[in-house]
Amino acid sequence: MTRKTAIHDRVAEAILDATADLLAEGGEPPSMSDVAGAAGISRATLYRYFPTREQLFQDLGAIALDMTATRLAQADLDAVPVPEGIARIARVCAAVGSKYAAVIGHVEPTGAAEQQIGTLFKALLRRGIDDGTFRAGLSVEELLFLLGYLLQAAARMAVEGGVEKAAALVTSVFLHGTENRKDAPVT
Amino acid sequence: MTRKTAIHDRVAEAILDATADLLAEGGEPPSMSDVAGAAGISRATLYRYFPTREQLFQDLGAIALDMTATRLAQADLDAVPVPEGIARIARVCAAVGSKYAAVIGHVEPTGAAEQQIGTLFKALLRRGIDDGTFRAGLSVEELLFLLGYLLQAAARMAVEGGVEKAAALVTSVFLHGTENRKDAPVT
Amino acid sequence: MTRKTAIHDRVAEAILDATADLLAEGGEPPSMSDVAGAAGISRATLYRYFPTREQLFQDLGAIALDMTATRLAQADLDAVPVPEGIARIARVCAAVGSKYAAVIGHVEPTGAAEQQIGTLFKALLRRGIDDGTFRAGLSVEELLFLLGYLLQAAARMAVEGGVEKAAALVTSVFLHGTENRKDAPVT
Amino acid sequence: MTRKTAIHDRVAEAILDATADLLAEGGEPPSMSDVAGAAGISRATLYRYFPTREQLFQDLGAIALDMTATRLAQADLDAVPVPEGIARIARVCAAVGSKYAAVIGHVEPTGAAEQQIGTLFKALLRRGIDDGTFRAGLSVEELLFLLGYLLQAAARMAVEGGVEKAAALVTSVFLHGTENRKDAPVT
DNA sequence: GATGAATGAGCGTTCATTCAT
DNA sequence: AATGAATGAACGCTCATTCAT
Repeated sequence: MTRKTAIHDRVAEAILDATADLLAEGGEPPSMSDVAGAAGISRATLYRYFPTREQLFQDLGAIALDMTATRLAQADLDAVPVPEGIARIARVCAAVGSKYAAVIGHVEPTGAAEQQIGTLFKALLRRGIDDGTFRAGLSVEELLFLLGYLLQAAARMAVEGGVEKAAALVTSVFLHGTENRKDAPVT
Repeated sequence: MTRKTAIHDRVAEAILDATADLLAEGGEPPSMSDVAGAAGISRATLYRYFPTREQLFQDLGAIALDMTATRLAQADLDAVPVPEGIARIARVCAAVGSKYAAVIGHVEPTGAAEQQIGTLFKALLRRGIDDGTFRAGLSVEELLFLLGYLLQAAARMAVEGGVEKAAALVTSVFLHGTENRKDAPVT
Repeated sequence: MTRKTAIHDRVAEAILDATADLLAEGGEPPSMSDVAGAAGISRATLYRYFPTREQLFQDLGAIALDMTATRLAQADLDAVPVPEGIARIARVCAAVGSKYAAVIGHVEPTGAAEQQIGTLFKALLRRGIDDGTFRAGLSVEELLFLLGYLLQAAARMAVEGGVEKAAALVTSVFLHGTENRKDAPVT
Repeated sequence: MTRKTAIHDRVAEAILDATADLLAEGGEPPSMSDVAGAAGISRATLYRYFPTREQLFQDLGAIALDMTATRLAQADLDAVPVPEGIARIARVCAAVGSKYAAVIGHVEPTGAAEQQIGTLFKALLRRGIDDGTFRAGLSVEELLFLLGYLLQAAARMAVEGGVEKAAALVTSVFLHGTENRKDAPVT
């Protein structure tokens, strides 16, 4: 059984890769025929692996999220100061996002990885609130919201400008933009 | 001709309204059939007004952009300090965006208003760079990119949290995040 | 409306004609693509007229039955002696059947025409029983059954041997085979 | 080899039995999946035994024909008067046909048994023509044609009405319908 | 030899777009 | 100018048949 499963997974992976490539080419999202052709299989077989176009794209998104979740889990966010944690998050998202930039936006946040990532983020942001990294008056939800959009910016920016630069810029803006200071607020 | 044009515009507006309503309902974007049905006309007639599905959605987006461009033009951005300019931009985008939240993301930035808005933004950002509002090392493009994503965040946030609050938050984060300071940068 | 209906019927008829031709060519029954191609329309349009392959073939069969029913109704079966009635039936079935030979057997006897024809046949056969045309001991059902198979034979035979000859042969065999005689029965 | 052949035949027989059962259930003819399932084997294995759907049905029909041919060969048709020969044929066909009623009509007359039966029939009919059993003007082909359809009628009739009755009726009609007489022909 | 997976063809459907009236 | 009908492309599915293991 292990053998079969391995083969199945290999084929599924190849299909997802082909799909990601086609999506990356830009333009209209590929048809199932296109995907089957690019993956070197027949349309019928494609449907054996992904019974629905939607499934295919969702699974593709789930891969990006899984990869992100995995890398974030390895990033030891709990063991470093909040600013460093944010920086690591930005780097991971910029790196993964630059590969799956075309995929993002086709994904519905229903998967398990999404939950996991959200939990990680919230924990870090809460710690930042508690330790005074972020200024008072900002809720976890607001910070999460802003961070999410800025990470999207980082992902997209990384495609052209490079992962490190994009991550650094977004980290800097987010931290400075939300930090705790004695200055009077701008607004 | 004036009469005809008036009628034409009236119908077109009705179609766009119907489309906006359908989009606001959430779920999948409506089909041309749906739109025609909601507008009380036949599919073929719908195509007289909007020769392409893409056109329809672009035009719908263009309305939001036009409205935004108009309000921004009235905001006298050139006459106020850069921070105040950013604040006004955020308020306008939050206000308009909260109404057309469902529309955003279906729009491709090809229209004339897009150009106009881009020009306004770039002018303000350039002024901010020149007068030291923003810290050195940030290009107009980078600022524009970040501002764009944060304004999207503001628009979405304004749907639930209110326009003023969303605009204030985003303004504050953007300005603090990019401001020129003597402190050592976080990264 | 009359215009539209006329056009619709015209197209439907053309489709049915094309289908009959393709069926007559023998071999495998044609695919919907084949039918559409032969009728000079697109597959999508074909489905507008006949929502199902089965519908198409059933309707085709119904035409043969309708034609048969119509001609039988004009044959004044009630006004002639039973043997002449049988002869007329045989001629009609041989004539219609020779055109729609390929269709027969694809038809399910659900239509109204089927009922009508059955009623006509039964009336004639009952009259033949009552007036002594058929020998005692034969029920209407048995006669109807035998006549049915012999008429199928006539239809098929008429394709190659000609309508008149086939009809005459079958008429003769049926009447002699079932007639009332003083001779001892063969069995 | 004998062992293997025996096993092979056993499986093939089981498949054919299952197919006959499914056909007898009425409705649409079973798919290869249905047959494989009913026979307790996989689709691929089914194809080892019957490389084609058509083969399967033909072989199934061939069984009925083989049985018919065998019984007819045992019927000593050459040794009895023509009318008795026809009677025996009718009984055999009604008996076999009542069991394989569902099969008939799916069979294409290509097999060897078909030839054999045809030869037997033609010999008997020719003898009947020569000895004056049948009236002049009827060719062997015409008689064979009519007899064929009447035997189908007998097979179908025997399912509900019983073999003897069906055979007797068909025999009587065929012989009276084609016999040589001094009477003026009906037509 | 038996099996699961792959294939190609066709079915029935939706939908954006075009055409004839 | 407005409409119903037609079109082509794709989707999701079934099934007979073939292939690799």
